[in-house]
Amino acid sequence: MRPLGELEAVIMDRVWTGERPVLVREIVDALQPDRPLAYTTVMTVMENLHRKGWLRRERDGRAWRYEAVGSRSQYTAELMEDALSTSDDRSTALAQFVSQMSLADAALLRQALDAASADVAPTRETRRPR
Amino acid sequence: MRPLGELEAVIMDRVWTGERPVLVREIVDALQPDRPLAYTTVMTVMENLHRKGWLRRERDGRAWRYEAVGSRSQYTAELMEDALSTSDDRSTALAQFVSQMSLADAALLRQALDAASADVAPTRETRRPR
DNA sequence: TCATGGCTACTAATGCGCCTAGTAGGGTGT
DNA sequence: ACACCCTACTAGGCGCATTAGTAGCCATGA
Repeated sequence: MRPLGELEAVIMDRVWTGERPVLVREIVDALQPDRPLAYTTVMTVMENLHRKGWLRRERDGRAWRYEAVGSRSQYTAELMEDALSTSDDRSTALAQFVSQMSLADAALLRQALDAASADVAPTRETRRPR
Repeated sequence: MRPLGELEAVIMDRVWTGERPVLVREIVDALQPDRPLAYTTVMTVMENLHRKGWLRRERDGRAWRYEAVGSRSQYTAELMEDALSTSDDRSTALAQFVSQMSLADAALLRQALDAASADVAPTRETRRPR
């Protein structure tokens, strides 16, 4: 999976943050005045994102309303998985990754692992009550 | 950190695999016949990698002998950290990452976490015997 | 009805980074 | 002295992201 370009990332950020599917116009306005861009620039990038499968869209009058296909966390997790795949020694790579991360992140990671193993192999101790 | 290009990755792979600092000539020969490249092509890429800080080099006669500045696992871990940084919600991103990884990787990750926490906060149970 | 404004579809220029390699020149060994 | 190898310099091609213009269509309001 090719990572998002810089402007693509800025736009996906707005789409991910937005509650509802958004119009090109809304993105253009939201980017003002930090980043003044021509309407057609944003439109082209969003069409590209749609063509590449990042956005789905539906008609709203004559305009398109765009929403993200996947979540930002899915995007991040895929990037991490791709990064991990560059290694020929996943064990060492994971050890390196863990050893250089903050204590806070390590705690989050441990919680995530515990939650995942609870889902995959529920035991009497970790299974949720029904 | 910008990721390695495709040829850059192939070359770094050879450098990481090699036991000792390598000559351009050795890389060119090692890539034969899978990927026949002009000597100057490999030399240019290795100079670029040196300029960008991936390789250090020392003279060996008239030639340069290159070795990697960091390990492949460090590279992988940095990529993973950069990927994680694209998220605004590290907890959710890590949960997503963990939930989509293989059981084998999850086990490796748990071991890595245990080893790291043993280093940071040794307890009677996890400390290595002296 | 007619003009105005906004949106789309198409086209395209520009720039950047990587891949690829040639040429010139200098040192080394036979 | 000649052949060979390596470096330094230079450069073209390619793919992709960024940026935007133009033409045309349609809806809305005067």
